[in-house]
Amino acid sequence: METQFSEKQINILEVAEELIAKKGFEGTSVREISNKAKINVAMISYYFGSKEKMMGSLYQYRVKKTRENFLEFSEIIKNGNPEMQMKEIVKFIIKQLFKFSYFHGFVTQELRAGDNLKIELTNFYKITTNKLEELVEKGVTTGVFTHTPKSEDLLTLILGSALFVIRNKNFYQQFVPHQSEADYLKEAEKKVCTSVLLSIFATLGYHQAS
Amino acid sequence: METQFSEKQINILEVAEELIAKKGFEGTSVREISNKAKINVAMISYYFGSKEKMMGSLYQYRVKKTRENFLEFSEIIKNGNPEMQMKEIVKFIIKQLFKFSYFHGFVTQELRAGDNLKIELTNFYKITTNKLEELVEKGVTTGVFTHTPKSEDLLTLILGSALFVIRNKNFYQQFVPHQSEADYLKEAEKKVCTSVLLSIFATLGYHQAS
Amino acid sequence: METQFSEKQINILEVAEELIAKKGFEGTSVREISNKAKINVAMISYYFGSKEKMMGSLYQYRVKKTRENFLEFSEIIKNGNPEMQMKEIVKFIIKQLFKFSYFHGFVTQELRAGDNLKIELTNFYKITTNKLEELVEKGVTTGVFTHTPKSEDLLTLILGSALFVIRNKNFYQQFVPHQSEADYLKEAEKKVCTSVLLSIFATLGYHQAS
Amino acid sequence: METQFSEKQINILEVAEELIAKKGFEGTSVREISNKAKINVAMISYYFGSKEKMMGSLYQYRVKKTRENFLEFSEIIKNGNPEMQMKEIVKFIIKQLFKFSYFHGFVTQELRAGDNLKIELTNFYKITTNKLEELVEKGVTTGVFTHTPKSEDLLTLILGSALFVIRNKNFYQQFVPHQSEADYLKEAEKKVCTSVLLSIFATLGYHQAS
DNA sequence: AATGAATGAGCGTTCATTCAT
DNA sequence: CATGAATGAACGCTCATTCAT
Repeated sequence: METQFSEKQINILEVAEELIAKKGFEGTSVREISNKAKINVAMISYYFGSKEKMMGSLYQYRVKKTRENFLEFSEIIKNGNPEMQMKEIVKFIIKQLFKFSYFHGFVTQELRAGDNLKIELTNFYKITTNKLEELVEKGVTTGVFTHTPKSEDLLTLILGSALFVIRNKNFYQQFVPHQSEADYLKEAEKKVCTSVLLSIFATLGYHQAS
Repeated sequence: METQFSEKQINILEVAEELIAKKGFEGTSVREISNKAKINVAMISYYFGSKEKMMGSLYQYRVKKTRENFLEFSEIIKNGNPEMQMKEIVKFIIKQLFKFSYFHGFVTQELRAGDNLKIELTNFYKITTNKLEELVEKGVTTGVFTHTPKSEDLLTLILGSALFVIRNKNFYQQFVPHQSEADYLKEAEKKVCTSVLLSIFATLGYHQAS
Repeated sequence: METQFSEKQINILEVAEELIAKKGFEGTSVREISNKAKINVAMISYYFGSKEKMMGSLYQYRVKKTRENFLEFSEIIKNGNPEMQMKEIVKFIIKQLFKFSYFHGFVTQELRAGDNLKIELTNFYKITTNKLEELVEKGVTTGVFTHTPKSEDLLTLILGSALFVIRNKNFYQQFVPHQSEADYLKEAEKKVCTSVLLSIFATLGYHQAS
Repeated sequence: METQFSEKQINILEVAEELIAKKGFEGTSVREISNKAKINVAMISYYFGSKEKMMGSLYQYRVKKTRENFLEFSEIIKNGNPEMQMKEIVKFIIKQLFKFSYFHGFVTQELRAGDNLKIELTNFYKITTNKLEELVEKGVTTGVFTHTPKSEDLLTLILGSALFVIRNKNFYQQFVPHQSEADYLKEAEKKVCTSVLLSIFATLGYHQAS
């Protein structure tokens, strides 16, 4: 069983996540976090040991949530045919990325601290690639897919495209009609999702089952 | 005529680029940079005005180089058929990203200060998407491509995938046999390049001209 | 209700006052102050916000005290005849200047930052000139004074002479027999006080009431 | 014979004098001075040895000028009667103070460097007090003065009052109708001169010769 | 269990000065 | 003789953390 966080800790983590995503780990001071979370500045060291360890906890917290969500979602759709499952999984992953774009926008960059954290993330990737691999195989077996790209490359395509859009708003927003920030994210997600699905299914050599 | 940098300045910029890529802008102190570049700490303010302005210079220096390289390369291959040009351009872009992975790995992340810098990068993207669009159209005209995906989505796929691999070494290296760090980068580039080309051409509905 | 300073703050202010009087505001570093006050250098920012704001606090602290003392003293002597009151007030003002010579020796010099501080000092001067004016009028009415010099010129004479002596020790000490630094200040105060009283009463055209 | 300064050195000194008077010695950087004087920053060390020594030179330069002026002026008026000479000398001293208020406004404050400079200033004071003493004696002899105040106290009154007005513009300007900065100085000089003369002559027990 | 006070270290920057030319 | 480049030291300040309560 892993560490459980108290409500107060989770509150701190979520405030920290938002600030760190905006301003980077080093660019965010514990005073800022404690002000926004309306707690004493000493609390962060008190609860997590240090700022770096708080970062580790944040990491752990978010990855764990994401993994749980992924497994749960996989379970729900497990009875569908492989092409439907593939589509839903791609949509799900991209949705999660946009939902926690705060987190995913910075996370790969700031990994200096614990190697165990890197492992944890890698494990999560493992689960995902395994699932993708399974679906590709099934699809080939049932004849809807004709190619067998490597699952790590599929995942790279999905995560890479979505993260690029999240991080490069300045570039991508000129192609996305939108009225507000929130609006943009919704529309950008839709657009990148469509585009990624197109590429993934083309890469898989998808053709409708006869 | 744009600003030219002296050799000493370029030395500082390249040291800074590497450190900032590893540890972020805020995470890298001017003392670290000056130590590694074997210069006095005061030189950074002396040469660039401030740490922030040094960042701007680094930005300008690298983006300018990249744009020039791209335009030059486009010129060289302009007489080939569209499918060859497309292939070469994708390879070229990914090669550049890996070559200056230090820079491209952090650049989109750390942009808070100068908005004109964002514009500069966006302009670079514009040049690239225009080229891609042109090639797609030509390919459709000559009959080698059957689909017309949006150029910004193609670029997103290329840049996103390559950057993801660069930034997520921990994930991707388990799929890339390699002996050293340098070796890894070479092999990873090869692998992601192959994979991206596959997806791009699939997405374009490429089939050999009869 | 105005800001109250803690004992520790007052300790810092008094150390700062002495150093700044000797070496000027810019010439005194926060490290010097913190060393002499045996506190951590960060405390100055911690307690006062910044070095400049500390200067403002010092200002406020000393001017306030001086004004309160003056008003209190005025109250005590208010029942005396005007010539006695005039004499006592001159003596009191000079005594205060010598007592807080550290402060009064530099204060007018170093005022660049807060204009509200200038106003505060000016207000203090106002209180004093009003009192002097009142006494001159009373003295003329009772017939002990025959001239009515402007109160601002009287104050200028008093403050100017005393401050000049405080600041130009090198000049004035050759006319004041003394054995030690402290001794000098005592004797110098006595001498300048006598001299100023002489000039003030001569200027007022004082002659004993018949 | 004392050190003579070249034209370039004098130019630097005069620029420095103005800046230092405004912002203090420590508050004025050699870069500021060199910018305003349109010379290279290294010139100050080059010409004077150091910033502190430049201060010493400035001091020497101004005091010497002032002393020469005083002696010259004394010579001119030496044939007048003592009361006229006294009046003219007071007016002359105050005029000089206002003319070089830049210098005289800061000079007593910033004396840390050479003790020989202090001596030089003290010597200047000596010349002045001697002259004042001589005039008092003459006046008593001719019967126009009835009191014999100490010359150092007379000088203190004159210099103290004038310097106080120069330094405490915020206080004194409310009593001086004026339209501009320059205008103020002119009017303030006039006012303080009148007032000081009044006090000096009262203190001397002046009454017109019969 | 929680906090306000206090700390030492390090930050980016600017300083007066020196040095090679 | 004069200067632009470069330097080490010090600047005021903010940092994450600790400690006494």
